[in-house]
Amino acid sequence: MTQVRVRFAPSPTGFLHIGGVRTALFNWLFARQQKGVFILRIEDTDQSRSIDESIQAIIAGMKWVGLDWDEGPYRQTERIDLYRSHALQLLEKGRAYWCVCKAEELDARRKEAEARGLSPKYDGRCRDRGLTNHAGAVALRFKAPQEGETVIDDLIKGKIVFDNNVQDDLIILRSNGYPTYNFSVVVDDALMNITHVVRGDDHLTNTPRQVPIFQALGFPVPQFGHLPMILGSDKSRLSKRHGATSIMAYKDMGYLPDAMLNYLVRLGWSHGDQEIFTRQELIEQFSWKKVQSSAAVFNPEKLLWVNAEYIKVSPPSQVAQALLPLLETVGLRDEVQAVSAGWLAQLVVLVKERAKTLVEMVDWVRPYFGQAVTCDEEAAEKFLTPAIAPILGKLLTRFEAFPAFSKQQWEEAFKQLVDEEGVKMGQLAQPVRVALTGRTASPGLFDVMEVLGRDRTLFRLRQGIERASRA
RNA sequence: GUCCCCAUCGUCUAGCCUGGCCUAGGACAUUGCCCUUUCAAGGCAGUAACACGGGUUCAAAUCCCGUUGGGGACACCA
Repeated sequence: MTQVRVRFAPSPTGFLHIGGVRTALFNWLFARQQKGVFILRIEDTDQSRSIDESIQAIIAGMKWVGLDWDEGPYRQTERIDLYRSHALQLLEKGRAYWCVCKAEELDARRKEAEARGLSPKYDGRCRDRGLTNHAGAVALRFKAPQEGETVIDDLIKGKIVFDNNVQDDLIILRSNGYPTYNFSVVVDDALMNITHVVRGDDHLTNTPRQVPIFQALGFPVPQFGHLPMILGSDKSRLSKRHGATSIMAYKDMGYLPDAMLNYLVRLGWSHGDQEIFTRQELIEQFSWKKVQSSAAVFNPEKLLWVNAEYIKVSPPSQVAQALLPLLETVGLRDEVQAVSAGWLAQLVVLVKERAKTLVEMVDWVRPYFGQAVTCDEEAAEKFLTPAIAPILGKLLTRFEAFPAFSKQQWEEAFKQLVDEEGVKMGQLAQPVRVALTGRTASPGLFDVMEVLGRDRTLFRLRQGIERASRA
């Protein structure tokens, strides 16, 4: 058995998008499962579009989601000689020819053909000219087979047959000496011994163009697998108008990388009714047979749910770690440094059921930093009233009598007071909640007190009473 | 225009390959109820789908053909 070698080959145009991550993920999963090699290759042969920042963005994105590669990143611009020598090889074999047609002419002819309702295929006028010398800027074309058919057995879609007579003699070397995509991929995939080419559905029709090149060059043809596309809510190709498509945008919105991956893998792959998977489970269970062959609509709501699940079940210390930088950006740097990692994890446990993203969590967690609390005005007006002040005072006295905080004791004392005063639970609980957290919604009161600690609880209660008496 | 891919609840999907267990299962969303000191979380229940038309067969969501619909590709972009 030869070792599995797969690659993820994005072109550096902008950032790493969601579709790219999913393609990378499937490749990565397969590589890890098969104890194979996962390669990162940057397809940057188009000089006018490639920028270094994009490459950095791709790497940063891959690192964030934790898809590690074993080889690369290779850059095609560093391998230009390889493409040229192989292109010339094809010329020598009579499988390629120089084409002197100008780009503008080609463009005009294509437009004309389209207007007449014909195929915009290259008419092959230089095919048999036998130009041996390329004086000036000319391009090299591949002599694509025009008879028979090219059959691929796709890992996901099964057997697909293409008629060769619809294939174009595509340009493999541009007049500027740079290779075109369809040629450089073949050379790279062959030279890098890629065993399985797994990419987006949009490359499906590139396959019958590439297969004959593998053959002409004398390379074995790898297996192909074409992943269905991700669509937006209107079923058109996912793009910016459907919302964020950059993977890093999701980091900023407070998503956990594992949640992203879990959502993305389920978008087009399934294992019975299971929704949540550990990475290990994914690696073990992954199978091409279970990959969907139809396109999937990206659903942000389900992603949100998956993220919430991960926030709930991930180790609190790990969630706290991811939360840290976000806390600092909202101006809690000093406060965060003043507390222990253990307490932070405790805080995460306190609010994890109500935060669907880390960004939401930041908001939930805010009231627990600092000695005093900033009160929501509306909440204070409604609940910190003169009428409740005396009862709050009694509660304070009873709490103060305890030398230390005990959830059970304090709760008992609280309930007893409610009984004695003949008020409803909520009548006392809400004012206390506002006093302690400044808000009308919070986790359970005694859980809040536990995180706050005895001193701060009493301090905030006193402040609340003061405010209530003043009102 | 040509070529290719695809088709189960609003969405992601199970089932399809190896027809009968499917009065089509799960999840998200949604609705109602329960729990409850608030907000969540959780529990229970409900609404909701085999695109259409022909075959094949005792039997079709499952196999075949067609139609329709959706998507993708047809660059000296990747």
